[in-house]
Amino acid sequence: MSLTLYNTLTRSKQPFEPIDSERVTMYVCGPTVYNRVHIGNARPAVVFDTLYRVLNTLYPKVEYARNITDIDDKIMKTAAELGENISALSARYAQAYFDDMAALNNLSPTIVPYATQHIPEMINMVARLIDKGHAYNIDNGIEGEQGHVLFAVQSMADYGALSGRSLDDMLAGARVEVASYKKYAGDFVLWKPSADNEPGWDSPWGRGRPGWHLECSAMIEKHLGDSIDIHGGGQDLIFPHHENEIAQSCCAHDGKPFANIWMHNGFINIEGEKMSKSLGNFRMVNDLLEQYPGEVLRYVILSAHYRSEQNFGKDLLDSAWRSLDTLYGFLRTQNDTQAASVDISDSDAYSALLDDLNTPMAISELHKLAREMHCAEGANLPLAKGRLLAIAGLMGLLQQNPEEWFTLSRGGDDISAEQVEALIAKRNQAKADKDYAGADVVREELKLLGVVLEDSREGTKWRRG
RNA sequence: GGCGCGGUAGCAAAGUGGUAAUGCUGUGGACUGCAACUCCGCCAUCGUCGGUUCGAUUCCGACCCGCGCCUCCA
Repeated sequence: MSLTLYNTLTRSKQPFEPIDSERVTMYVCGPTVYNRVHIGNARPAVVFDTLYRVLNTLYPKVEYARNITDIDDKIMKTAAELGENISALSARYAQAYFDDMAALNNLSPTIVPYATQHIPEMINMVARLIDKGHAYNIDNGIEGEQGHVLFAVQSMADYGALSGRSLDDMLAGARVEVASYKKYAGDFVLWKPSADNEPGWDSPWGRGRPGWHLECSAMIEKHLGDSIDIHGGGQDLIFPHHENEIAQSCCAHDGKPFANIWMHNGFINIEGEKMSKSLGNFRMVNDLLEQYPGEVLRYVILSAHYRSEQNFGKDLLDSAWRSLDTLYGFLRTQNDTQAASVDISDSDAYSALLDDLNTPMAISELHKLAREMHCAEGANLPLAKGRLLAIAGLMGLLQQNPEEWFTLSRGGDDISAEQVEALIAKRNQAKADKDYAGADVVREELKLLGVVLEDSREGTKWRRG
């Protein structure tokens, strides 16, 4: 029973062997907090949260860090537009991010480092990189150039290993104008000067702020160590962000390996198109949460393999909701059954998760387990329920009370539970009187209010649907 | 131009060298006063063309189609 993960670095699946099995380390790139996050930001959070849960079944201690980038030009721009204090703005959106992620049943990472709280560590790393000849600062007194510190990519032999590019290739397709002060076109910024009206910190190279890639390297070094087990993020971060992180960290540590396994989740598209400003098709998590339970979003994300592209759309969300209704429906009939604690290590679902986080397979097994529970009798019932909930729990699914699940608001103006119960009582009286027409009128009335009735031997259950 | 990914039922999505999980939808039936839920059944030959093989959706090659990245977008 061992974990296998796909490593972007080697472009193959490989057995996971932690550097220190007493302390497994994982770092995932978090959001830049200048806006509410969209569903694409939620994917890595859900995927790596699931991996975190799985790792916790295998190792006694897992250190999972997910950063908050709270200093960035986009934040500065937004703050200026809104006339809001930068730190207030970033704090507001960081909290919004936490709220959104919690709504998707993501556990809190063990460490949530903020970029602005690690400026000394970043400056220290830049200084070391300069000392070791991997970086240089621009000290020519020219306005707009003075105060930059750049990483010299040519100083690193295997720069480009993660993204599989040679330096020549990178420059051949470059779409961006090269700043003239760079010694080499591919060099990237470690530290940049701040104008008086911009946020900045004093440094040996003048008042300025860190480049984007630097914060992750510095925070990983501080909280997780020079070498970590797993580094994750979206596929788009492979180049340049992760490539540059590797450059910074490896060179600061004299060539020590940085992350053993690099994992990258695929993109989420909307109705077949990439989310983009020009298309105006961003789907913000908090907007979706007004129409769908967070668990539906999570189920959708987990219903595709994390490395593949996923196409978000209304059909998918509705379908996921129906699927969860079925699963919760089974659990609802066993609400009085006490789930037994069980060993899931030999289950197909667990094996699927260990196989590079094959969540679609695991969800498939989840449905089989639900059906097994549905068919189980006697002493097998608590065991079957235990298995179902344990596997589901590894994916952050099916953890709420089924009764509450079915009475969750599904958007629109909801009739209160008391009113529903009153109408059900009225209908049951009509049924008792053999006034089926009258009973159907009530049921139809409820249906129009978004409430579906289910008669059973134990009485009438209802759900919003 | 460089690097990389993908094309499986109406939709979504796994998977395997020996004729394809699972969910949603649709559909036939059972159950039900009627429904709903649930249960039983049905609905694909895996982009195209070749090759390797006893046998390929799964390996190799070509082609067609779609997509991503190439300096700050998860």
